[in-house]
Amino acid sequence: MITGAPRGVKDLLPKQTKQWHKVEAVIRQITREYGFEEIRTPIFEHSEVFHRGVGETTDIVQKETYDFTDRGGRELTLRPEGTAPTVRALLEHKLYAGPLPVKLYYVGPMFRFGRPQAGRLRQFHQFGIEVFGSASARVDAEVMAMAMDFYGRLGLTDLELLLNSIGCPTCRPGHREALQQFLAPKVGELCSDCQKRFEKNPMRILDCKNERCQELSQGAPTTVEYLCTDCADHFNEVKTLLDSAGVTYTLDDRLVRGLDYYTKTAFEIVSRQIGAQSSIGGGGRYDQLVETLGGPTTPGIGFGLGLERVLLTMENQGLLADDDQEQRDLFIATAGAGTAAVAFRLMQELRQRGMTVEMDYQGRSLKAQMKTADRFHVPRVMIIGESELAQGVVVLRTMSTSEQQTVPLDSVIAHLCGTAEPPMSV
RNA sequence: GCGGUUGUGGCGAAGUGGUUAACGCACCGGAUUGUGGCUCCGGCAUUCGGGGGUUCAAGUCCCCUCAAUCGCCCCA
Repeated sequence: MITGAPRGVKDLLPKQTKQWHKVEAVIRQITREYGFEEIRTPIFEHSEVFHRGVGETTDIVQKETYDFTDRGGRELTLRPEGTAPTVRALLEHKLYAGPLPVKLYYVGPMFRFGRPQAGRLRQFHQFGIEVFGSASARVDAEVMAMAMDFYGRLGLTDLELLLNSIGCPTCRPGHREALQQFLAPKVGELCSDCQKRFEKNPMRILDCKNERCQELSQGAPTTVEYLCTDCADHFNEVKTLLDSAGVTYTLDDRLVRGLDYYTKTAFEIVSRQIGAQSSIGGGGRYDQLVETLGGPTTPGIGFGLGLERVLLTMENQGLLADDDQEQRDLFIATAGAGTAAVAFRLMQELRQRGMTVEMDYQGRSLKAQMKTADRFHVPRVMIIGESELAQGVVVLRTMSTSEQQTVPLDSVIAHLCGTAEPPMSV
């Protein structure tokens, strides 16, 4: 082997893709029921999209992006998240000019340069949704309800929805000032990251995981306390709606989240069962993002869910029992000159009628072919030998009972399919 | 980016300086005439992640490197 796959990326082998298909099927279904349509944006964008969209001060932009210069000298970045590209596409194609709100979803790979560990890859996959053009609290509630519905449909339990409101440009300056006043005497004791945050984005000190910082920020003014009436009303309505729909949540006034574009509602879904990387999804409202990227004032909200972490949680909750084995309808075994061509012809005709059929590729012994047939768990095996061919018949063996019957070659397809006619082509 | 642990055939796993690197599973083949699942027999690592060093001698010791894994940071 010359090299393995690069660090932090993984192949998904048949055993896994089978599981992914199940999750993807749920995504397809739930998005249809909630009225979302799919958007597929490129895997890379002009770096600018993320620098301005996600925010220069975020960890993602500062140290986790995959940046490169193409042969034309353009500064490009592999997408670390799905919201900024979606907004870019919204603007480029003027989707905001149509009926609002615009409800989009995406599924695909994202790239972040970090040290790999359980639940953290450099290429990972997200399922995300975005709603543009409505500032209504109903949309906030719907987005969160949908996320929880999604997990529920996959059978996941013991998840926690953390909820907070981090205000808007009207109320945030007041909070920021109060927070800086509160922390001013202790700045020197904060961790180095938080010392920088103190000036640039003091709010993020609230959810710093450093123990000392947590102690120092005990009793600090929370965003909720400084919400303007608009944000407060909005937040209350969101909670009321979630309550009425029976969506349980935990208020967390220190939840801030690492992307700069969030306003008002911020939420995160965590699982206690997948190691240190406990967040399996999160999102929030971003009422200024579209403007920031050069579009018209358009409120928005969305979530992004990590599919690897979802699968990991499912695995830990025993929801991935790989019960489905290889299942074929028929195996055709051959023995002797001229039999393979007949078998091949029959196999193709049967496949065109919808049966899953296999035959041997290497001209192995009948015994070896039977062994293979057994592994495919086929209910029946068609055996075509030289003597049968001479008589114009084939043998059909029922594996479970070892019973065999002889069927004329020219009626075996009708015998197996119930009709000799292939289905109408599409 | 930082710290801990680990790296032997497709997988699991013995082997703690000294002849031809256990074993289990999987896979392939065979057990008198063209037939599966059980059993039996046989095959399957010139090589121990990669590179360098120490030694008469290294899978076993040292260094570097790559990767995996767990944690920190952050987040999905």
